[in-house]
Amino acid sequence: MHSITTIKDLASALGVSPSTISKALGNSPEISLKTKERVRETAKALGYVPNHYARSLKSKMTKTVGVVVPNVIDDFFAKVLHGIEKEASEHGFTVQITFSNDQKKSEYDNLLGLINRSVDGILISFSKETQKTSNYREMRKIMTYNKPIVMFDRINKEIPLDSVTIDDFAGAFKATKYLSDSGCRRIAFLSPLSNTSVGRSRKEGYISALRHKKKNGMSPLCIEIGNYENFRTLFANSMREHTPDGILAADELSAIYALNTLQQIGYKVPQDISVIGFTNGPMAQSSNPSLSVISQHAEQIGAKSFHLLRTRLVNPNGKIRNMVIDPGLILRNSTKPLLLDDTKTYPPLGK
Amino acid sequence: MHSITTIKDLASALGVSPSTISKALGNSPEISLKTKERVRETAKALGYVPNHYARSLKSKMTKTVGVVVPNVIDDFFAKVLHGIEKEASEHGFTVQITFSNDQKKSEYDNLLGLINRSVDGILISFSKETQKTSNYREMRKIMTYNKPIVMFDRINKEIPLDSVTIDDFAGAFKATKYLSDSGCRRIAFLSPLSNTSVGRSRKEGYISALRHKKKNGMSPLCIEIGNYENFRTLFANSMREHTPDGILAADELSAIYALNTLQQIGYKVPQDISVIGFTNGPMAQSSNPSLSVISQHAEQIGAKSFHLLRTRLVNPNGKIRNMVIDPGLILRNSTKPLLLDDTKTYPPLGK
DNA sequence: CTGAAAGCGCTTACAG
DNA sequence: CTGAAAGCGCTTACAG
Repeated sequence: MHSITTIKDLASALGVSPSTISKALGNSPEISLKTKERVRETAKALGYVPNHYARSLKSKMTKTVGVVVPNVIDDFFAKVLHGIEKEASEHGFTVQITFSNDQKKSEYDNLLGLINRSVDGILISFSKETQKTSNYREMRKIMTYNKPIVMFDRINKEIPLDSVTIDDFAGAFKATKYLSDSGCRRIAFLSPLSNTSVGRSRKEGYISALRHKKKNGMSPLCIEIGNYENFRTLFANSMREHTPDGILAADELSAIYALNTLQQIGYKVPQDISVIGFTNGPMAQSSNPSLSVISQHAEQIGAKSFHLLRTRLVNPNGKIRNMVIDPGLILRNSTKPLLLDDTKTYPPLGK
Repeated sequence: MHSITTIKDLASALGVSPSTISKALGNSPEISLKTKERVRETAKALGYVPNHYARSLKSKMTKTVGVVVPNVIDDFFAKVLHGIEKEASEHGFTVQITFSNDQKKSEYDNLLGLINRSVDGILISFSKETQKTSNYREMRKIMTYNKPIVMFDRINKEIPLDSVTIDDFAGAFKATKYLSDSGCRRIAFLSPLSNTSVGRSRKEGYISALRHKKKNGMSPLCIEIGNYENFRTLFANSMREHTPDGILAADELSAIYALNTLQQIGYKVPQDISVIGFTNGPMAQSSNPSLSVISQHAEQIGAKSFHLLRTRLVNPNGKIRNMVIDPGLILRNSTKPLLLDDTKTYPPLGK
């Protein structure tokens, strides 16, 4: 059982000094072509792989970024991670992914762990607990280490860091407006996210869109879901009481639950009631009828976040940037077509 | 902009030697309680975080494991990753996740990258390309570095390494048998995975279950999906030609596609035809009707894989272990109940 | 109880 | 063109 080959091993194998090996491998102009070749050959023969972290001890760059994310099960976060990893690996970076499971303590533990693993920078989307309690003391402590940090999606606007979000307000506004323009008269907002930054923005967008449509004086109808235990009963009652003909659901799961429950209690979708959800995930595509959604461009969020981090790495004192990505409306079969007299244009029918 | 505090900084701040700091922080019995306290205080005050990799340069252990996985978008892999990360973080390990995107080259690149980042061990599920070409030369090269490696799910039985899989054969057998026992007379097998180890085992389980039911002499009917471009036409034709009354689909997506297509061309599920899929993911739960599936216990696969790796770490020369996890059958609404005269028992109805 | 020295694997001025 | 030396942040025998 041989162990890992080091520069020293190569040096003694070739009878030259370690410095020569290092320089040869680094293709330094100081070294003769002949020795370079000899070094490269035996390096290959002995399966030499540089010890990345020994190298970074000197260079102070680990070419590693850390990610703290609530989970990987949600399709949205999975796609963001994919976007991050893709962009990172294209630039020779490796990604250390950690999950907070929406708990503040493990979020902080993960952050500290990443610091002591000397990541070059960190990407974070806050846990529900952190957002609910609105306590960012630990986060500010982490910031004193002066590592570049980029927030994405679940962010806090008061923290002076780069960030990438989608315009949740605009997304909800767009969806609500579409529902209205396609003939819905009473549009309800269904949300299980009332305590997150994201949930609040979506609600505001919804309300604002209703205000905009003053002609019919639609008043907001917000249904908040604490948990899914008794979703069906509560939701069905709410439907019967308020008789909405359009629903904007603030996430993928609640949209699917709404869709299925509505049909089980006798509604036809979209004839009796239209439904739009957030997140263009697998459930939305495979539901019956397929679900119209606001797409969050998750991979793009990941890619842009990494990009911002890299920019910050090369220019630590640049101006803080808060990127906002425009959400898309993907129309499928849970909504009706636009009324004819409307002159606005919308994106073409999604897959 | 202060930079990261080191042991040296603490030493000069307190007027003692670096060795003393290191020992105090490590709670060595050599150091007096008083200095230990002083050290801890100023460490906290200066926000000292140990440089993990500098430490591991000596100890040869990075407490990091690398993971190479085809992707993170599939619910199955997302759940496996969750299982790995959970188990790992409970034991103080950090996880470096890389994606092969089902390409052999990036699989190998990732593997090398992990080696040069000195991970203590590696978890891998092979890319489709590797499994299709059945070329494991690169993998064998990686094995010469003598890092503990555990394969999971998409494995190669000929490679002498620890592994964790579910019993795909048994899963397909169980599902096929259930279809038959619930009255299906012509059961088809639908697969987009024909070239993976996993796809092959499932097909064999299906065929074996049919053989078992010799009384009616059912003959296998395998529908292979190259891609989803023209799925609908091909599948519909196949249905009309062979008129099956039961379908076992080898993965989540094909099951959902089948379910939706069947209903669009006029079949009633499960009255006219039953469908069982593989993977207990979000689509299966949210489909209409909800989909009966073989569950792969993905998180458990992740957890067990990490566990095997850790075992191997403490005992490098232990016997190779190939763990096989028993799949579960989760019955929902895309299948009929068992015929009454059957005496076998099955798990209770899943959510 | 404390400190000086050597070393983990690597890089990089500096000498020759 | 090659090598000896110092140093990245840390640990750990070894002296005192």
